[in-house]
Amino acid sequence: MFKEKTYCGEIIMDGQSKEVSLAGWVDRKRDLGGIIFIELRDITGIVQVVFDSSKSAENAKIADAAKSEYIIYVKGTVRKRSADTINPNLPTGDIEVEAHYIEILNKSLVPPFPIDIRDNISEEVSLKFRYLDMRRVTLRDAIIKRHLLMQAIRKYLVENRFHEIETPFLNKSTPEGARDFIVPSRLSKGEFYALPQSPQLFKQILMVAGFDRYFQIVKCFRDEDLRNDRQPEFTQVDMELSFVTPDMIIEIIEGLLKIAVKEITGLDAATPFKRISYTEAMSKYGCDAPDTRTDVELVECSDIFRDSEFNVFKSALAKGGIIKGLAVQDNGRISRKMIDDYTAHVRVYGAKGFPMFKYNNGVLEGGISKFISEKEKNEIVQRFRLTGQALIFFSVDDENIVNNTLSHMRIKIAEDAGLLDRDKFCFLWVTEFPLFEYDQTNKRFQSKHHPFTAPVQGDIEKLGNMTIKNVDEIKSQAYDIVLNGTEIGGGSIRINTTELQSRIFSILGISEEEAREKFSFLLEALKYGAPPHGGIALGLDRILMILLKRNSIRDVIAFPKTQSGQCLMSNAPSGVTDEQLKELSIKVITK
RNA sequence: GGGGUGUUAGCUCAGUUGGUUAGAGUAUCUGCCUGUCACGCAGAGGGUCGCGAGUUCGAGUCUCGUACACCCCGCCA
Repeated sequence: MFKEKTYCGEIIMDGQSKEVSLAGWVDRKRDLGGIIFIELRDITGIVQVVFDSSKSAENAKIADAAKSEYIIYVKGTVRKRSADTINPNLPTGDIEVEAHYIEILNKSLVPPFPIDIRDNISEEVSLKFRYLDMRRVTLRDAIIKRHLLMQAIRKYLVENRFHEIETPFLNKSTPEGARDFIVPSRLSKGEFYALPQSPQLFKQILMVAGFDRYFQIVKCFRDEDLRNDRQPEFTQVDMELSFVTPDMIIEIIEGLLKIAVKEITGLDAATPFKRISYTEAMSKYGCDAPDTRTDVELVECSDIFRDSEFNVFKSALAKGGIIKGLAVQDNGRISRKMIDDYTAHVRVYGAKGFPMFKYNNGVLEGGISKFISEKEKNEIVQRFRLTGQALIFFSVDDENIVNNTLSHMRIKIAEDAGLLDRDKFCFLWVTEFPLFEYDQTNKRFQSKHHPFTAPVQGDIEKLGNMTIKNVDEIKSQAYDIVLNGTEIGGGSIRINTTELQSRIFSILGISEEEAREKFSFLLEALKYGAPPHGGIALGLDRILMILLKRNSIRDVIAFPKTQSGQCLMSNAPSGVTDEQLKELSIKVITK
């Protein structure tokens, strides 16, 4: 019976009328008394089925009994609609199926929300009734696009001589990076596996094993607080290559992302993508993942206000702070009220205020302009190359707060000023990251990327005299790919000698003993002819979210979790039986 | 760990200064209807105003606590 079934959305009129059999969900029903129209839906789309009571009263009666979301099986004749009954809003709107058989295969409760329209439903309801929301076009399309993207990526990578190889989920907990999800071991009581934050070590081992190009589309797990672009489990397009340079990897990824953009949006992305150094990104944009959909940039102004009489500037500079600013030609779009809101908002970034003034045809006025000397005003006009009309905002504090504040505010302000193009996709490579950063809280150096990242060749000799002050100067061979201000991937050339790897561990405060305990297999493997290698991982969920212009990563995941890590459909996580705990030798200490 | 917003009918939402019996659209149910396509028309049912305290003659509305969802900071690459 199902063998000859065709798909609703794929019925076309090719020549004369033909017989079809269909099975699907009742999307909508229009009962006009003597004639009943059912819009039948399956994964491909919708087709109108007609039941004429004058031809079969019995079929019409069954059709009448079929309610929203009932599953029906229909046989009928495909025919052209008359010109005046064509529905231009439906892809199959020029044909319909005249039914001569109908069977109700299963009933449905009244759905808690309408399936047939795009009306918003609350996310809570969506997550609880995920199987119903996935019947709706919006989510269904995202899931189908995700599938298409994954297939396109596989095809591309296989064509580029990559092997797809799986790596274990049950693995060892490693220091550094995010908090691990841990899994108790029954066979080794009191011991735990950790779910991978990424397949990092295993893919490097695969390089030593001689698989010179590896990839995997794989789940990764990080037990950290969630955001709209962060889930506890997420999917990476993970890859690693031997005998490779950063330029080669960048070229391969540009090819891959070009295909992704084409597959999802139909647009052609221009390659090569722009590249900037980490240092330039921090200076111009205040963050390492800048959104380049707007030209608004941060401008260093500390030197201009070196002798400022304005107390706010003076005291901040005296404490070793910096002053950066940004100028926007807002064409009157930004109101006094919005500026007040900005001032309140910057507090979340740790800023104490958000000083500003206006530039109007040669005159600096309003805001803090009365505290600024003529000389300083002239320098501001020159530094920002002001013409016409503009608003100039400043942040003054220690460097981290200034960059944090302005990197966020430049986007908000540019958007409010109409200077951010929402329809653009702006890719950007960020390169030359520092190898380490100093962790003020724990008073130690840590890897900016991860401990297996290779330093730039010429900087290896500087490792010996690294201090908190010059830690920035030692660069790594790491690169991040950014799309519209979101990091969608990152990678590096790896260390491939035991000597250098051990040295990096020791700088990170990982003792020889600990290194042996955690990574002995890697250190050992590096001794057996480890090829030069490097790789990258792309965040599949984020790429989809941005290309599909969805607000959240959850909108491109079939079964996502809430911000508190709950699955509202299955109610995970949940307790386990005492028996299970006993088997694992685990005791739960209730808070 | 911290800040913000929200929670009213199955769903989406309105609800004024604290004041009579808490509304709308949609969905559902019943009846009518042979070319609809968000079909139409007539009627009906549907509420622990998230939960718990408090203030008050009186609380959907004010206060406090709490739960959940979302956004953000910290955290996370």
